[in-house]
Amino acid sequence: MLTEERKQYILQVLDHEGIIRSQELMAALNASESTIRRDLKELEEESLIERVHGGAQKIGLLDFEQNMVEKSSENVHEKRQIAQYAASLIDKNEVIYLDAGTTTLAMVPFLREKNLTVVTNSVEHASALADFLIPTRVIGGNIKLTTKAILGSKSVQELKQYRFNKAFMGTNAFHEEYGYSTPDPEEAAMKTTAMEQADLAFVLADHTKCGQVSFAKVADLSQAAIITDQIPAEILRKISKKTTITEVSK
Amino acid sequence: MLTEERKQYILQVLDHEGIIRSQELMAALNASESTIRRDLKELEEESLIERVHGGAQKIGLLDFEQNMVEKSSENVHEKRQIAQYAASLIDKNEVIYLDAGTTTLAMVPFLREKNLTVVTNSVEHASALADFLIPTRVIGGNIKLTTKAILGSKSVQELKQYRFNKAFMGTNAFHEEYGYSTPDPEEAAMKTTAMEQADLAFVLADHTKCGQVSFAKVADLSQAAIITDQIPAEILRKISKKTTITEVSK
DNA sequence: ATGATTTTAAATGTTTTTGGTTGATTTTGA
DNA sequence: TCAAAATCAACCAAAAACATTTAAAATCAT
Repeated sequence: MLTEERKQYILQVLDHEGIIRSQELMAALNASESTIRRDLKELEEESLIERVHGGAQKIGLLDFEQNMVEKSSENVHEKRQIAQYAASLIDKNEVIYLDAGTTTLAMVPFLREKNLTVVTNSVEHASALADFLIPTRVIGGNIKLTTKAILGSKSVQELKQYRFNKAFMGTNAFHEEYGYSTPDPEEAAMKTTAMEQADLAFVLADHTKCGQVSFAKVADLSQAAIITDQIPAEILRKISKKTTITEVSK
Repeated sequence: MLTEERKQYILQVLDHEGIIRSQELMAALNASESTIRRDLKELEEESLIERVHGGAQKIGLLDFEQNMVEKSSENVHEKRQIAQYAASLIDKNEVIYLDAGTTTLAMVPFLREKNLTVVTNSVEHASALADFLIPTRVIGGNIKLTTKAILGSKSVQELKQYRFNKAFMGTNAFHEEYGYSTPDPEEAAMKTTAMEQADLAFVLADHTKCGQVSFAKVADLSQAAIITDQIPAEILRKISKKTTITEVSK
């Protein structure tokens, strides 16, 4: 791994996440403590980052308000945990589908050095993937203005031309009886197709999505493995044994 | 393998991937370590690439802050003027194509209230258009990592299924004899097709692009109207009367 | 064909990068 | 507050990458 590659990765992570600890960088970049430390030192000397005890942060990241609000309103930590675990399931040289959504977006920094091709229907994901220099293909179609997801019948049609090793999906709701669902039927159609075109489908969902039902059905629970942080035991019992569930926080 | 061939290859790779190791180049080009190193050295002396320990990278791939400086030092004002004039040419309810590039990006804020449908091959433009709540369609295809433009034969194919009222193109170079050109052949193919699919094509180019020639030809000058800030009078005389030129600063 | 020039590959020693070790410093939790 | 744990800074030796030289091979001009 080239020094400049590492530095660029660090800058990108900081740009996307704001703060990072050295330990995480060591793991993500397969580099020794000294190496990471040296990189951080040099980046600091170029005043591209700000070093803090245990890691580094974006320069001028002292807007407590904005960050604290942002971070605490959403369960960022759980999402990152889920994302990291999901990324660990990916093998080298695979072609994966990355669905729109914040949890799948958190997977991006963990996708390096796997020689992947990533296909996505999210403009935001595509941009982040490019930032991390990961070869990426965007599905064509109409942009949903609120989420910047790419949807529509032509997009579904394009998806059907591809085949993925693994698909990583977000969801708004999953329910033991009604399966995965989402408010927008167009979005649901897209998700359904992507899952069909993958050898293995994974749904990333934090506990707030558990037991919920939304307007448009995407698939039955059994059609994907669930990766989540925690599920109430009584719901866990109700879910058919055919569905694989991983709780990353345990 | 000719020296120039190797250099072209190296530049292409860097343009798409951003960074490359010497070892990879040795393998890809069947050349010895010294040869690759010499190529890199010469390319660096021409300041076409930036050499780093272990390989080379695209110039300025790392300098966020320099990028910011560059953005502000560059002729933003001219670009915005050009963009605003270009946007004023658009009628209500049209379908327009927006090419990748900084000048066309500057058009986005002027596109509201026109009831347009915008088609683009740029992830960045798509995101900005969505922010401005402008109905947008993205072309599908591979993302060029350094510019986030969407390219490739499938993208060209998709473009051919559409028809635009107007197409607004960026360019790296235009020349009275050699027409419009750009460094990346894939990008050129995309531009050529987009212009063919539009009833009217406009090329937005500030004066720095005037009289320049780049690697891959996009089209003849006569195939689009030029919108620019200023053109030297003697070049203006050389350009055929068939080409419409608008100088917005006057 | 011949000699001049360019391009290439191998060999040399030098510099840079890297991961581990040391002891000092800071943070954490009782 | 104190002690354990984590992090840090400084140093060292091995490995990787570098610049330079040299000679062979290919290309070019005459």
